[in-house]
Amino acid sequence: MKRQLDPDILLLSALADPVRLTIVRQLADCDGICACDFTDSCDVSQPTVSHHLKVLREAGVVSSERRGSQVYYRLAPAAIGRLAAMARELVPGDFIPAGDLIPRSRPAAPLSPGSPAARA
Amino acid sequence: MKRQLDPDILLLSALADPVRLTIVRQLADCDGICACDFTDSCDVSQPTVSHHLKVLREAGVVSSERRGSQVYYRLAPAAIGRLAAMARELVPGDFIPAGDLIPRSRPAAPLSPGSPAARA
DNA sequence: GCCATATATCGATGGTTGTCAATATCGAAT
DNA sequence: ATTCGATATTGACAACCATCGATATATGGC
Repeated sequence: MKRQLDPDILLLSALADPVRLTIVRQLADCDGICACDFTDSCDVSQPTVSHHLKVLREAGVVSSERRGSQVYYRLAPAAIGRLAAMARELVPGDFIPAGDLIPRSRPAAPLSPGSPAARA
Repeated sequence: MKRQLDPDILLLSALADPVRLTIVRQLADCDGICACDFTDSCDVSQPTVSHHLKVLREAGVVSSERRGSQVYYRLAPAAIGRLAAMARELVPGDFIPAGDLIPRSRPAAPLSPGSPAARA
């Protein structure tokens, strides 16, 4: 495999590991977890956890913040958003331009049927 | 890395490759593409394409169907649905990240893994 | 049957990755 | 400053993976 410079591939690769997906899922539940907690929950050594956190950081999946002697990690919302966007773009025959997107919380006017029915 | 028996890891791993993601994205545009077309579009040899198609098939990302002497591939909706569900599960409940947008016509899709919206 | 086309499998190989032990660095408190 | 707990880095090693050439299998037409 050549160098992974495609951000999407980088994102998917970062998530495609049991330890890293476990970490990311823990971060989704409560935000702000210190690295030492992962050493407990994951069944690998401390250097391995540190390595995986680095992979996630460089893929833009998590962000880190020092607080005293320990480092707290949290999910990067943009990365999850990008993952959701990728899934959306892969829905057959139902590509949705960015202009037709609204934030999840907003009630949204119930008109404007954007996409034609996906055919099989 | 140990054996990949987790279906989610299998799915993410299948997508985390430049050639395979290219294939999948082509399948999202038009459904039913014969394998020979990928040999042209992807910049790898025919055995390599066949290998990648096998990986995608075993991960449940695509389904294949023989038509005469050639084999047609199409996206498996359930796999894309699962990807979308994973993205949804990773969104922290508290706030709405800037990138996390949903289409106007699809208000907070429930966990249904298949189903492209077939509205009347 | 024979040949051509399309796809899959096999075997080998170079590169990548996950893992750990050992060590280094950083921050806080004594 | 020294010591301690937490995190990161290094170096090494085994397992995995993407890739190819060669070959096998399948399908259709002759």
